[in-house]
Amino acid sequence: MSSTKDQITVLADELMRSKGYNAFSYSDISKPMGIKNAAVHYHFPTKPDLALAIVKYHSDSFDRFTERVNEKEALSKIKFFLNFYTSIQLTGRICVIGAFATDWNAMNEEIQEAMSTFTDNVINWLTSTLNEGNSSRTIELSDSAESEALSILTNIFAATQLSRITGSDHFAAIKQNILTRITQ
Amino acid sequence: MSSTKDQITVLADELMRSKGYNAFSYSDISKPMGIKNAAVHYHFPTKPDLALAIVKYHSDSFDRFTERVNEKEALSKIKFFLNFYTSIQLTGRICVIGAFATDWNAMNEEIQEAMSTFTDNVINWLTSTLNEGNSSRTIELSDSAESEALSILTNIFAATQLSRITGSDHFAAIKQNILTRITQ
DNA sequence: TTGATTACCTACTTACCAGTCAGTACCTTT
DNA sequence: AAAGGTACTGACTGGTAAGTAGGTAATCAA
Repeated sequence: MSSTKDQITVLADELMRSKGYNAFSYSDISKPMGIKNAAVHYHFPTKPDLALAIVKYHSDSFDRFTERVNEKEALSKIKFFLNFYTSIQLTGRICVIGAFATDWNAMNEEIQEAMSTFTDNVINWLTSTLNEGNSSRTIELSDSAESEALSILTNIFAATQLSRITGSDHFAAIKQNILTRITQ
Repeated sequence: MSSTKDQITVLADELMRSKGYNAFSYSDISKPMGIKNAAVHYHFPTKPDLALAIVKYHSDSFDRFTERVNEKEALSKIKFFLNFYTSIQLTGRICVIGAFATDWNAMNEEIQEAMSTFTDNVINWLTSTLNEGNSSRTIELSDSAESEALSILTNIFAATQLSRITGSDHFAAIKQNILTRITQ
């Protein structure tokens, strides 16, 4: 029993990550929900307001994710993180980071700042998780934890994009390559 | 002294990779060129025709690139490949692969096939170049050449996207991480 | 009970977008 | 000199996009 506003946010996020920001309209939201365009504008006056809500939605989701896996072992945390991307790939979507990066120059400063903060949070979590695993000897690092974090993040979010073009086998190969690299 | 058609293609490619396919219009091409919208439609009747021309433009560029570095040593080839992405990053653009992946569901089958072929060509070139370097002992592989190729490709094209959000330092770190990984 | 607030709908405006078509100036070929 | 192709322009259309003004029914708080 989620509110209309929440439903709009979820649907907008789905559209954003399957068609792209400039490829969906208020009608793509109002029609399947059985409401009018004006109702969407009531909750999100402008499209940038909608985009900002999508970023906040992902920020909150990520916070809940890190909370949920907090007590787990570092390598297990990384595996959960990668599995999250597997579900993105299976549903034919791409990662928010890639979606916003493509449309970056169409976004206002407020959205860009929110996305920067969110992305920094993801990188910081990955970095500290890798350090954690390195200390407990379940993860092997051959470069700085931050460099490895950046490498893993770009691998997995680009894998969701690449697999759209060349097929899901490549997603699986990239995911496996990451795990091989950090466990040797 | 390049033809109007070529100029349109180059400009469309720039727009596609800085704003995204659905964020630019025929006016964004005709206005700065000092011609009319109808002139652009004369050369490229529909927008998908333009998108196809962009893919072909990159296919041809890549063929010329592989030709140009053909006689070089494998590791040197990889470095030239990575430096190409540095120039993409410096001009604030993103890689075609990422740009088309985001707008994938807005593309028709013909464009998708052309992009698939192009991307496969890039992956195959990377794979055989890595194998070549491994044979001549200038490149170290810790996984199959194809897996490493996929990893490098996703790293570098996503780096152009990520650096839009978090800054160019991350691009440099990812690029360095790739080189460290394959030379140890 | 009244007055404000919430969550919409109806109906509209403005603006732009892709795409078309008739016409034209200028070559080139026959 | 006539005919045909190339590379456009001018003027337009139909459609859709984001966004808004004004109204209404239901709920809630004083």
